[in-house]
Amino acid sequence: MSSPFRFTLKATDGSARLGELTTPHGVVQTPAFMPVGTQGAVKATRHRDVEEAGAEIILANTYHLFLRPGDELIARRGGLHRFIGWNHPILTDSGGFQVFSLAERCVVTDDGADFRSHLDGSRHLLTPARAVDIQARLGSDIAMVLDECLAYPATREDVAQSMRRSAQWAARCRERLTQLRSRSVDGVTVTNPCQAQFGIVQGGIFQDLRDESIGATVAVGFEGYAIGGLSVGEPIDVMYKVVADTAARLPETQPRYLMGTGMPADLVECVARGIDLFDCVLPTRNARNGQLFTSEGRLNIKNARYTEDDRPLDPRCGCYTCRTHSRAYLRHLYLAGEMTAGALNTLHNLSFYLDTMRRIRDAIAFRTFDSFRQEFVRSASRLSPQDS
RNA sequence: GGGGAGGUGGCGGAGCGGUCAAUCGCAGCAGACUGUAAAUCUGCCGCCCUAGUGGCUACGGAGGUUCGAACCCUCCCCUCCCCA
Repeated sequence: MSSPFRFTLKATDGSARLGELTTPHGVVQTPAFMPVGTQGAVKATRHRDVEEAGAEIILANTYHLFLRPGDELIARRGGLHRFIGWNHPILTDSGGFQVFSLAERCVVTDDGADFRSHLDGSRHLLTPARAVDIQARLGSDIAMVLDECLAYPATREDVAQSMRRSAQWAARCRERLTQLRSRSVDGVTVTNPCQAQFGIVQGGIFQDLRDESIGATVAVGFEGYAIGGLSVGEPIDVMYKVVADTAARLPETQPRYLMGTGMPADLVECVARGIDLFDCVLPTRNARNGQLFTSEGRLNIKNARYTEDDRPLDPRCGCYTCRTHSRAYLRHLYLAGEMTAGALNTLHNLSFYLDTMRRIRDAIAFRTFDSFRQEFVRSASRLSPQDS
């Protein structure tokens, strides 16, 4: 079967790459940012707004959808795309991050992650094969292998052991997907026969361990490679260094996905180091918590200084929120606890992130990425936009 | 007119002799958030300052009892409820 999954490099500018990711549910221009829709919804928004903001792909989560409403229920409804009504590409995370974020309810062994559900306390063993099966039922366009994400700081020994376990899990995940593709497994509905699978490089901040992880993961052979285990508390310059050195050693012809990053300036900096795909909860979570990203820096709509500010969040933004509403009104909505505040703020932050990605792609295409990067990092890193 | 309840920091509302500048909630002020158990969490929140086991003024008002009162007593002022 010829896979409709394909990655095409269209141009480069330094280490920055302009590409195109073709999936069963559409094409994604890269570098791309994937809004996080853990439970099959980008929180506080409708898909319409996510599309309008410019998203071409979203992320959903294996662990959450497995627990509720259940991957088999979703498979019976024709898969995740049909169930949630999003007809564009979807990447599903494997639940690996929950090994990290729900660590106190999870015991990791070489077999997999033994979770106690955060919903009802029930126990579930998430094995590499199980993570693959669940994602096969969901039918996402890109499935991630199960991995273990450690907190920072971690000892070299712990990171090495964890990385090797993740590498073994990656091999098992690939093996399972191969079985599913050859239809040699009963009882698993493969909703999307052309689902791609990405491996995940671990190794913390130890480059030799990263190198070992790259070797093992690339040897298995995936449609794309992710860098995991970063943006977990390490210093930003360390993160940049690991990204640069790791991305440089990954196969040039395949997409590179930096998991869980980051602030707007981080996106630009990591594109500069060879990353093609990003996801992060910051634009959506911070929007719900009143922090907005603008071309002039971060803005906290709760601050009293915006009480009578008639300007839009960002005068250079063309999103519905900025076209229609003032900071004064958005502050009022937020303080009044209106749900609309979360929706409008999320639309803006996603628009800002996705517009940033668009500008990044343009800059690479015009080979002006480096000057774009310098200018962007200077303005976006401010804590608050200048007054009047 | 008769009977009853009560007046505490912006609001609501604890406290009923010392450890009370006073629990808590709301409101207010600021901060955090990075493959989402998060429309969440944290700090501050009488006044002053060199921001502290610091100073000052405080629990309707005025007196009093006591080593010590938001808490007990007396009087006054003011609310609310029930019956006429």
